[in-house]
Amino acid sequence: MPLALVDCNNFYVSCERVFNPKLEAKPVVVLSNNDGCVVSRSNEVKALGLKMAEPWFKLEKLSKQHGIIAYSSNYALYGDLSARVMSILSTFSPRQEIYSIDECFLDLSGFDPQSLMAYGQTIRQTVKRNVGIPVCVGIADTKTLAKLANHCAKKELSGNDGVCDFGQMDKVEGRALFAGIPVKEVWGVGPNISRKLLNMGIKTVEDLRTTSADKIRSQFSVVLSRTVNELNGTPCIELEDAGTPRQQIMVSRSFGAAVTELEELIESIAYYTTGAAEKLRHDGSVATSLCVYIRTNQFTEAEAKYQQSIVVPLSQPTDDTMKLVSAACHGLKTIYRRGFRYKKSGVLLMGLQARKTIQPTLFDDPAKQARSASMIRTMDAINKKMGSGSLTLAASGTQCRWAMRRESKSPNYTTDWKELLAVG
DNA sequence: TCTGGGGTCCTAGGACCC
DNA sequence: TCTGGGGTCCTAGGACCC
Repeated sequence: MPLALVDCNNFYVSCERVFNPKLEAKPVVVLSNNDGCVVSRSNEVKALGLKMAEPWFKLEKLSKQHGIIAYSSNYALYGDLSARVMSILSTFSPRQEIYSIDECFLDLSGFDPQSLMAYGQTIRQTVKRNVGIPVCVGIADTKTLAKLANHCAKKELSGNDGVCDFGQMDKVEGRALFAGIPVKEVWGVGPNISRKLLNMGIKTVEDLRTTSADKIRSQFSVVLSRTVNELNGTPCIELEDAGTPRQQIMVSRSFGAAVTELEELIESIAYYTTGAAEKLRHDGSVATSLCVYIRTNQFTEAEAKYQQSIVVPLSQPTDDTMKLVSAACHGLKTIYRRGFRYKKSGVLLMGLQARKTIQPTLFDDPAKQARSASMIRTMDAINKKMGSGSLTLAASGTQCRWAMRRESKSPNYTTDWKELLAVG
C-alpha cells in the first residue's frame, strides 16, 4: 500500500522561472493577493531567513539589500501550469488525489517495492522535461509519512536527489532520521500544537511517534492521535478520489483600498459569490445556506473597528448564481454600518450537498428553473472559453475600486493570446 | 495610496427535544 | 419541585494547510 506525495518545489517561483529563465539562481519571491505577504520563496530567499507569509512591506530594506525580485501572484498562470503537472502525474498511477495546487498523492500499491526509488526519479524527470517545474517525491505507507518523506527529499536528508522512500530504510536508520527532525515538521502539527508538545518534552518526530496514541488523544484530539498512528505506519487518512466534494466553499479578499459605501461592498460580495457559485457547480453541489462577512482593517490601531457576519438560509438548496447573489446581498445590507472603512469581505457557502439528491418542492416552476439553469450553463461555458470574469452580473460592477493590488504581475503566458511569450 | 493572504475542517459547548 | 440521560443540531472559534 505504498503511496507517493509529489510536491512542486517553490511552486509559484518555479512557474515564474519557466517563462523567465533569467530568474534562475536569483532570489525571487511571489506575493499573495494585494501584494500583502510572501507566499513563495526561491531557495536563495529561504537561505536569507525570510519566513513564509511575512508581510512584504516590512521587508523593503532587506529586499533592496539583497536584490530580491518580487512578483504579484498570477493565479491564471499557476493554475494552468498546475493542471499540466497534475495531468502528467496522473499517468503514473491509477489513483491520484490532488491535494493542493502544487501537490498530489499517487497510489503505488501493486508496484514492485524495490523499484519505487527509480520510479520516483522517472516522475521527477518527466515533469521537469515536459513542464519545466522541479518536483520532489516522498514515498511511504501513510499520507503523513509520505509528507514527511517528501520533506526529507526536499531537505536532502536522505541523500537521494529529490526522492525519498521510507520503504527502503531499515528500522534503525528510520529512527535515527526521525530523531533528527523537529516535531513541527509533521503534517498536522502547527505552531500551537507544537508548543504544547514541546512543553511535554516531545521535541522530535521520533518522540511523537513513540508517544501513546491514547495519551495524545486525551491531551489533544482524535485528529492528532491519528497522526501518531500514521507515523507508525497505520493508515488513518484515506486517499480521496477525485471529485470528493467539499463541505463548504469560501471566497474572500482584502480590498486594494478601503471601502466605505454599501454599493461598493455589494459589488465585491456579488463578485465573490459569483466565483463561489462557479466552484459550487464545478463540484456538482448545491448550498443550503450562506454566510456573508465584512470587516475593517484589523491592524490599524487608530481606526474604528467593526466586523460582522450573518448566516442567510436559502429557501431551497441551490447552485443558481442569481439566487445566491441576491441572498448574499440581502444579508450584507443587514450587517452594513455606515461610517467604517472596510478592508475585507467574504462569502461562505454552507450546508453543501450533491445536486442530484435535492428534493423538489411544491412551489417549483420547472420551466422557469430550466431557463435559469440553461443561462447559468451558458455563462459558465463562455467564462471557461473566454476567460474567467468575461461575463458577470451587473451587480458586480465595472469600476472595482475594491479590486486587489497587483503591481508586479507577470503576463498570462499560457491563458491569454495577447500575452503569449515572444521569442526573438 | 500607504502596505498584514486565502481556504477548509474539526471540536467544544450550548440550546433544544424526547 | 428537582433531577435524569442522551441525542441532534447549530455556532463560534481554533487549528491547520499552502
